[in-house]
Order: sequence, then structure tokens, then C-alpha cells
Amino acid sequence: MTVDGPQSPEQSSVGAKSKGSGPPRVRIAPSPTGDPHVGTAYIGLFNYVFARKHGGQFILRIEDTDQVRSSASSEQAILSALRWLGLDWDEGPDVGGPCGPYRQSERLELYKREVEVLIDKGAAYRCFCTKERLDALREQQRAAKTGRFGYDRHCRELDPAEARARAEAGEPHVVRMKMPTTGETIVPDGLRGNIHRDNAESDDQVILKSDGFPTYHLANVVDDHHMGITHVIRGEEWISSTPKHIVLYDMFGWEAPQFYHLGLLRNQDKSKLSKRKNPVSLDYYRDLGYLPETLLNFLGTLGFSIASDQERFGLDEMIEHFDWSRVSAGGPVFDQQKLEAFNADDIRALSIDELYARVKDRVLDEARVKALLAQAQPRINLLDEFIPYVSFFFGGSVDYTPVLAKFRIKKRTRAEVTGILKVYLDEIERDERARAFTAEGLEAFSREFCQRHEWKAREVFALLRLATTGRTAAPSLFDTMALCGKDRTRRRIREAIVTLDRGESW
RNA sequence: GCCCGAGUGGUCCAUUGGUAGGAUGUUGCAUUUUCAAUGCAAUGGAGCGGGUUCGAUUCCCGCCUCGGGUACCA
Repeated sequence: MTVDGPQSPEQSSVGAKSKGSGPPRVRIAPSPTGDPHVGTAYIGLFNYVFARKHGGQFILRIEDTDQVRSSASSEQAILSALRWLGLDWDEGPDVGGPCGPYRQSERLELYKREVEVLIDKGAAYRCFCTKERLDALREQQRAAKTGRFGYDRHCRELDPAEARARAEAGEPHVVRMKMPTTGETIVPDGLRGNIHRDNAESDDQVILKSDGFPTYHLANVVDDHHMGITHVIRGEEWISSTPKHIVLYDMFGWEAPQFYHLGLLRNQDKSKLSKRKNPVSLDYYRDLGYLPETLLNFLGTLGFSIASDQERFGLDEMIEHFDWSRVSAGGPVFDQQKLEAFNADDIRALSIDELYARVKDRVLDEARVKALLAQAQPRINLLDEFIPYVSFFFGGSVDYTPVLAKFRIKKRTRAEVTGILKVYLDEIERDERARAFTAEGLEAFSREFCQRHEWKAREVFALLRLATTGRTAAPSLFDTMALCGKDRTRRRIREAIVTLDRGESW
């Protein structure tokens, strides 16, 4: 059997294995659509620990079925962040394995084949409804306040032969599953007991998009089956679509895995953890010098406990004591202060030699020091001035008190200043050039940004320099931002906004 | 709107049919030239209303609050 052949995953001995026997196989399935997220690490940790506890396998699968938003650089970043944490996977896109490929965009033939099976069984059908019709439908449902939303099954009773002919003639269409309209589906959740849901509540979900890519719902069921996944440990956000997944397993005649839905990480205000209100990128925690084992321990305490009086534990201890009865289902607040206290504790526990090794490795690695030296060289006169000169490239917050007045720009109100910074923060996330955070990309984006918003480059650039460095004089702005790094820069701009919003005088 | 989930100090987690414990946070004291660290102490809690019970935070019902879903995103 080839490692990466999509041809015959169903022949795989692993794929055919029943979930009742043998060690568990679990997976995390991140979507490469942005920065590596702490939520991925959180779910990954529980999957990893569960697998190790029972001598099973932990698999990494890339869910890149969203062609528009997925990117190779994001996938790369996710892999490297998870590796930093030490959650090693037994099978994955980079290490291979018997059930590959582990990237969904490379398994398209498999989904197509399985969808045909469903259509032939009469369990799925082609739908030719246009986006316009669907939008109008949704609008109408909203206005009617019936409480019932979702697709109206307009194409469900089309003659299959006719539908096939239309499709072969090139008419654009999707494929939908034929959800039962009566009865109920029970989701047995290992953490929450049986969750009941009337089938009538679920509509005919799209399983194959018009671009030939599967939706998550189809891909995750097909892959979990063919990869022999026995336990699906994922976030609470999936509970409501799980009945559809169970129906799909049923339609295929496959055994469904055991489900466990963990609570979602939250902001201080209990809303779902978001980058608007919290640093959520694993890169942030890595770059600011959180210890990976500390972050893992902290994530572990969010939902799991060893015993009443011990919350500091290593991965090995978590594995040793892991049991679902010790996992809680509530959505925990991700408390930065407590994480930092843990980290402080762990730093103090290190020997000086160990600490030196960590700092050298993480903070003063050769490439970074050389890049900083390149910036410092034209601007320092004594070697010893190097450290003070580059100090603002390190650490989290900078002190804005000495430069507060410099944020005042002629003919601009304070609201305009904080406003433009907020918009900037928003747009660097969405802009292709800015997202990678290279000096060139940032500059191209920023110049265009100024034009579009009718601000002088001089004004915006001054604000950005102040916000990211807390100084009026620094190396070239975009080199500086790039070297500070995306997460540190983003955090400082956010903090500058808060500082300005709080300021009494303007 | 409708469906689903969750509610123990501010936050994370433990515990129990007999009024709750640790961590973090906050405050104070000691120590330190100062700060940090450390030590000691204090602060602070079962969402609300019914029911069952001698007794409920724990079991049951209703409500409330928060969260998730309701996509050709995952």
C-alpha cells in the first residue's frame, strides 16, 4: 500500500477496524485558514492525551476544503506551532501514514466516489438552486418568523436521471443529503450523555459544493471512517451538526465513532475566545516566551483536573490520570493572568543553564540577533549600545506615557486617530500582503491603506511607529514592524488604542 | 425566532444529601536599600423560584443568564 495513495483507503486494514476493538485512533483536523489557534492546541491536547493514555494513535488531518480561505503558509504555521508544543502526531501530511493523503484537498476523488454511492442509494440528490434563490428563501424565512430556517428541499424530488443529465450537461449544482423528515437522532456524547434532536430540525445539508469540493460534514465523516477514527474529540460548536453526521454514517452503513464535545475557550466576558479580545495565536505565546509545557499544563487545567489540590502537572501526569469523569463540559475563560503566573513559576524552577538555553533558543537565536544587528549597525556608536537600542523589539507592552502627546496629529481628533488604528488592525488581518507581515508586504499595503482612507502616509506611519515602539525614532517602520513580529505589533497597536481611549486630555 | 449545550469565590478547577477546598486575582503584614521573588494573613462563592427531604449547592420541575448552531466556513 502506498503511503499517499488516495486510491484505496477503504482497503486499509486500519480503516476497516471496528471501533470496539483495539487501541483508539483520534485526530485533530485544523483548517489552514489563519494563524495557529490556541483552541486547536486545546482540542489537540485532549486528543493527544486520550490517545497516549490508551496506547492509540493521534492523527493530524488538514481540512482545507475551503479553497478560498485555505493557504499553504497557514498549514505550515499550524504544523510548526503544534510541534513546538510537543503534541507529536503519528500520522499526518508531513509524516505520512497508512491512510493518506492527510490533506483533504488531495482526497477529492474519494469524496466524489462516496457521494455517487449516496446518490445511487437515493440518500443524496443534486440541487440546482441558485444562490439568489437561497438568499431570497432565507430572507423570507427570517421575515416570516416561523422559527424554521434552512433549505426548503426544493430539488429533493427531482427525477434522479434527469438531474444527472442536467449535471452532465454542465449545469452548476451541489449535492445535498436527504435528511429524514421524521423521527429523532440521538448523539451519544461521552461527556454529556445522550443529546436528542428531532430530524425535522436538520435541513438537507450540502455535502458536495459546486466546485467539486466536499463540505466539512461529508469530508469529516468519510475521512474519519476511512482513517479508522474511533473517538471524535472536538469543540462544542459541532454539537448541532453531529446529528447530520450520524445520519451520514447511517446512510453509508458505517459505524459512527464515539463523540466527546469539549467546552469552547472563552474571553473574559465569556464570549467565544476571539482575537479581538485576546491573543489567540500560538505564535504569540511562542514569541513572547511562554514555555510550551506551561501552556500545555494551563490548557489542561481548563476542563481537566488531576485531583482537588494539584493543578501543576506535566503531559505525562495528565496522561496517567486522564479520565473522562475528570473532564468538565463548561466553556472555560482563558485567563491570561493565571497563565502568566504559571509561566513565571516555571521560569523560576529552571536552572540558570536551562534558562540560558531557553532564552538563547527562543529570544536570542542567531537569525534574530543578526537581523537586529543589521538595524542597529548604522545607528549605534558603541557595541554596548546595542541592547538598549533594540530593547523595544522585546517584551509585550511598551510604555506610552513619554510619547502620549505625540499621538496628537494636527487637524485630527482623538477619535479619528484611534479609529484609523482600529481599521488598520482589522485590515492587516484581511489583506493578503499584510498578513504575512514582511516589510515589503506591510509597506505596499500601508501606502495603499493611507490613500484609500485619505490619510497622509506621514500621519499614519508616525502613529504606527509610536504604537509599535513607544518611540519617535526607530529603524525603518516596516522593518521594525516585521521584526517585532505580527503578534507583538498587533498587541501593541491594540494597547495604544486602549491607552488613547482612556486618556483624559487631548 | 427555532434547536442544542453549560451554570460552585472575579477567573480555573475540586468536593458533598448534613451550609464548601486548592490555584489564580485583589488587599495587608514580614523580609528586601528598592523592586521582584519568598513567607504569613485577609478578602471573596453554589444564578433565581418552586418541589422532594429532618436537611439540597448536590435529586426533580420551571425560569433566567451565558455560549454554540441555524452557510456551497470549518
